[in-house]
Amino acid sequence: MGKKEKVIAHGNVARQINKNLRRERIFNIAKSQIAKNGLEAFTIAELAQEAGVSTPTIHNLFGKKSDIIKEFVSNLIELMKIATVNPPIEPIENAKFIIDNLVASIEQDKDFFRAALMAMEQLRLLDPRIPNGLFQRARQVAAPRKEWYETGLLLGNIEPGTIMKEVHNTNRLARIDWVNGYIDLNQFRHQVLEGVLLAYASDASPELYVRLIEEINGLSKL
Amino acid sequence: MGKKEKVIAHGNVARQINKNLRRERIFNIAKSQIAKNGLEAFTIAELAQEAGVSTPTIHNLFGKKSDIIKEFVSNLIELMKIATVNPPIEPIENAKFIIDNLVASIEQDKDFFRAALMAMEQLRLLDPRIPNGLFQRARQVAAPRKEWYETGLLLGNIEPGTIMKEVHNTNRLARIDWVNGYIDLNQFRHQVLEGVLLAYASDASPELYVRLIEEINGLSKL
DNA sequence: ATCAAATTTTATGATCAATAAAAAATGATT
DNA sequence: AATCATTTTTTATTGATCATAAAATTTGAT
Repeated sequence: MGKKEKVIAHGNVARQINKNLRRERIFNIAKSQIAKNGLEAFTIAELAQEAGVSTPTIHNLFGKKSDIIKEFVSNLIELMKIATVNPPIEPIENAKFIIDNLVASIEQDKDFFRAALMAMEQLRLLDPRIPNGLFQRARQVAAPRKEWYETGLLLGNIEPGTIMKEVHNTNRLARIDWVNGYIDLNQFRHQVLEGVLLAYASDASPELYVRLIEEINGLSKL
Repeated sequence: MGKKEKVIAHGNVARQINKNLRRERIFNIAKSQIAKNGLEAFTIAELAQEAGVSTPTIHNLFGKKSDIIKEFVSNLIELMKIATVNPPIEPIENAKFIIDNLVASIEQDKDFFRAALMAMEQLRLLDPRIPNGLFQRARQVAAPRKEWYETGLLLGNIEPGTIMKEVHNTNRLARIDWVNGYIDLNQFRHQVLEGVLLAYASDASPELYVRLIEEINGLSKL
């Protein structure tokens, strides 16, 4: 009795390798189609056509349409786990470091990031109301460092949580603008940096304030 | 010769009145369906069913599905033309006045605003790249007043255009969050006000700065 | 009560996601 | 190199949605 043992197929090893190659090739096509025309316009039929296969092949390789979309999200989350960087300590350098790192990551595969971020929004994974969700965690990362208060760079007139929210909001909006194709990555960097520095300026010591003003006005001239 | 004159139908006056009544009734159903479940889930069939008519009736009254969506936008634009208010002159009161006015407008018909704003986003009417588009005009409205510089309330350390962009961005993000159902109207008000006051704080005179801090920290306690 | 015009509905086509069943391709084994 | 069990792809089909043409019904001024 007991369950029937699943017999491993004869040529299964090479088969799986080839399957993954086919799968990856089609996934890249999906990526570029979504990045180009958005999730609305993305259809299984068009993906199949550009890939030179029939629509059931797509279903076989990826499952439902929503499974393809979910796959972008899980790939992105996997990637974000790795990208925990330990940046400089000073506010302006810190801001530049983080945004430059992010932009550099995105630059490596813009289509993927755009498709994945679109997918995240569609699946409502960035809902602030999810208790320990991605939104909440991303917001925490935006908090100003304790050292900035200890060294007097930030005054503490404004609650750190308020600065944190503002920095996070700046990032969110720029992300939305970029995903929608309204701005390019240069403008993305510009928009985030400007917003973050302005937020810091609202609670900066006179010494830091002067440097922030210089940076902010420097951005406007580009 | 010449074109055949179009003969006015016999019972056309009453007919048109009734047609508009039916149309309005169905439009209100569409409004609540879109506001509740989003544009994605909105289908002609469901609208027809809840309205108690067949799908071609919807097409007859409204045209294509995209025409219904466009109608929300044109209604909203019509409404916005009227809502040109002349608010107080002082920055904090000014910010409160504008946001309170806006919230009061939205409150009168939340479903309509949500549906209309969803439609605007879907039709990409808020694209910043459209030269004299809605985005550009809305941004201009967010500019700090000349009087604030003349009376020394704002220092002018930061370019007015930078403050303007920041204020506009704060409004944009809060709008997106509300339309997506992530925040309610109270939180919307809070988020906009906090962002605007923070932006002003980054360029405020010492006198204004103190008052801004008080306001901002007062918001955090709610 | 009549009837021309407007409106709604029945019927139909076109597109897309999804699945079942049939056909083809694959690659380890002999 | 030929075999063949397994996997993969395809053909065929279903169900949902938007959309329109043509037929049937309703409307309201006379």
